[in-house]
Amino acid sequence: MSQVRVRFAPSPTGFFHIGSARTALFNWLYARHTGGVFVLRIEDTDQARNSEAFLDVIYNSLSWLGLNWDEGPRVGGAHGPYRQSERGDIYRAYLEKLMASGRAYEKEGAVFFRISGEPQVIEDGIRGRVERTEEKDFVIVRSGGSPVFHFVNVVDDIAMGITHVIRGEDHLSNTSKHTELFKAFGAPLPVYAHIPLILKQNGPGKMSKRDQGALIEEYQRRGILPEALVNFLCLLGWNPGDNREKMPLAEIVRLFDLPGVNQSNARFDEKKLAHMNWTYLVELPPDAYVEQARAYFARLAAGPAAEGAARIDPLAADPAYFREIMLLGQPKVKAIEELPAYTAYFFTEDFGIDPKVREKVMAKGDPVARLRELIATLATADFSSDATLEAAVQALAARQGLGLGDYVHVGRLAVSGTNVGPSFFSLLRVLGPDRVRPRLDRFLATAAGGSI
RNA sequence: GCCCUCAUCGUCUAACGGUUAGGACGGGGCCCUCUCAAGGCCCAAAUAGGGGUUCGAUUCCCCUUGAGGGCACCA
Repeated sequence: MSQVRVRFAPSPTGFFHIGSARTALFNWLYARHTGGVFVLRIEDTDQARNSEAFLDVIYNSLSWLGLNWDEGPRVGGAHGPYRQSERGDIYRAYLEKLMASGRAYEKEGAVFFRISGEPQVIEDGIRGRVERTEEKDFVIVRSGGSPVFHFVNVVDDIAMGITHVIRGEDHLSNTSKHTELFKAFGAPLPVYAHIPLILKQNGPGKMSKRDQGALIEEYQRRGILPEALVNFLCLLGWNPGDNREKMPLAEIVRLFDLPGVNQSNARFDEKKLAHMNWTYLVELPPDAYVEQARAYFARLAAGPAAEGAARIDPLAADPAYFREIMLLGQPKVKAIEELPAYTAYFFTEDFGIDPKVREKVMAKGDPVARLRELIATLATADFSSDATLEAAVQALAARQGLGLGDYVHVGRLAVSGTNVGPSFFSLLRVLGPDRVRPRLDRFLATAAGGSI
């Protein structure tokens, strides 16, 4: 049997849609699974919307997702050029064949394809037998001379030797036009496989580019890991058959096949993606995690300054300090984009005290007294490790016959202004005595109403 | 309006005609705990409806309903 050749054929619109990403992914998976060839072809016959910048969106998104192409722009191949805007000669030659055989005719300046009107039957790799009859002739070349999608799509699939057409279900009804053309050229039909669509999270209809979560560059910007997004996308319409979800891509490549693809549309679930992303995030090696964080803060700094949230620049801090803080966040935070809020008080003395937390903490026992004792203890404590700090505070609590929480709660509030964060002792150690002591003193001054 | 496709918990899904209909996300509860996460244990939650076929339908067939897509000199 000859080698599988699949293609992903986006048109450069300036956006890379999550549905396109999954179509590209399924094509890529099938190519890798079968040892076939993954072709990238740019469908830019609509000259109105076309620019190098738009092409870069496609290349960058595919590269970010790790979907490398074997033939196409930038890598070349034996079936080029791979941009339809550069394939005019090929289309003209194919058009002549149709004119010569009487299957194409000119009318009012446009060229129409003469359909056979026969029922068009395909054996869809996912849906099985699908039959549809095309009812009227359709335009294949506009009166302006530019060829139309259905025509160039089929011509290129023939010329590029595409064996399997894996595309969205929104093309299922177009397929009768395409098979009419294949037959008119005397070319064998490819295997079609129409994958289900991704529906928008809320409301009716398929996901469109204006919907929440539709754009790949948005995930990139938010610090979602591409491995996680790819894993998630694989599970939208496909599964390994056992109950596994988080899987190495190599394993998915090994198991992926067309008959295993679902037939029903899937609703996009941002929460499940967030969870998948988190499972990848916590497993990241420290260096990689810190790099993700660094890149995120860099994008944040480059972007428009958020109202109020500005002023803090963690990247200006000592890199070793930055690193320690981010690693404190890694097991705690669900997403990279939560890091700025989670770590803000490490990088500024101008952090606010959460009034609700303050009210809660100050209402129980005698927090001012506890704070004074904590200050006294930390004045001489060894800040070199979490363990030494914890031992010191444990000893204090034991001496007073109190629980650790009596000191930790008020202490945490004083040094961070909140009740959310890493272990109190990690907090103390990383902040260090030079930040911790003044913060405790400052908080005591306000908490004691100035009467120290 | 015409044509095509689809239909299991709220969501993603598993169950070669025979299962107490399974898992995951989300939700709820309990435990653990220096906060928040995490973790452990537990709970609620589905075969759209109606007809067939069959000893037996989530599974096969038909109808209804619902959902989605296509009917361009867009791709």
